[in-house]
Amino acid sequence: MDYTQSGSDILLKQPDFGLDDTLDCGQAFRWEKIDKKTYSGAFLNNKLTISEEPENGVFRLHDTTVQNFENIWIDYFDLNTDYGELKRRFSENETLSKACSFAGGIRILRQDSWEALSSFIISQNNNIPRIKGIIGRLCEHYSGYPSAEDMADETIDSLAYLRSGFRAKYLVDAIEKILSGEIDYQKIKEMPLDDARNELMKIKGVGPKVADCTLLFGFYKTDAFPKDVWVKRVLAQWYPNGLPSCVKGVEGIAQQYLFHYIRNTQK
DNA sequence: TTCCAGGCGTATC
DNA sequence: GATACGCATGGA
Repeated sequence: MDYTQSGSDILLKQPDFGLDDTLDCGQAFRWEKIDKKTYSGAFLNNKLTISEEPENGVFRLHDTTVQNFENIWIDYFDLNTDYGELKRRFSENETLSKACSFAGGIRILRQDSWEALSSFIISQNNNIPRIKGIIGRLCEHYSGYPSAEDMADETIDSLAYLRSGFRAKYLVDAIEKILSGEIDYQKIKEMPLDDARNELMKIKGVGPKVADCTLLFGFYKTDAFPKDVWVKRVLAQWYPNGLPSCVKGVEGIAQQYLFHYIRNTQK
């Protein structure tokens, strides 16, 4: 990773990165493609517009400072992790090797815990365009992604405008358990995977899959391996006897390459 | 019209 | 522990 300031922008050189692969692969739901090579989105209340400039071999982070880049975006885009090294590790397995070649620009976004939890509650038995719609209405209503505290007074009825269906009651339960302290992010951060998953599953509407997505994308537990309908197809088709040893400890990162691969090659 | 979507709660055995 | 079924909503 290598970056420089250019006027009011930051220019980033990062070979193992692609905006379509990372920002539109179903791990985060509020990055918006505003033209062919540019996305707009946010981490918490920090907005960002980022463009790919392949002719210069750089990414342009618009209107940001070295300080913001170092304090926020290096971590969010996981720029201190060597994805080239991970892909070399994965390439010893045939299917993973194809998946990494198919979308070599995937990176895991280190998202906010609440945004990941609430987004993946909304995601259950749902499709990605509709998930984006619900989250878009939520953010429009609050002028940004609301915290659990912001949503303290929400009820099933007050959330009706989201048209999130049966998931509204799950959001209300999650808000309650977080505000009461029954669910404690700090404790979850320190727990091993199985304990952390059980802790999150105390929330109604959070089962193994939503919990693992929350732990992978919202707590950066890279050993969490969410099994949705697509990944179950991957396992049945290519890994009937389990995952290869080359993914040990980073199962979740491998999962993201596999998810994107099967979803975009087998409709 | 029916089927499906980054699943889960509940009932039943 | 496994399996069957309903669930809000909207696009294909």
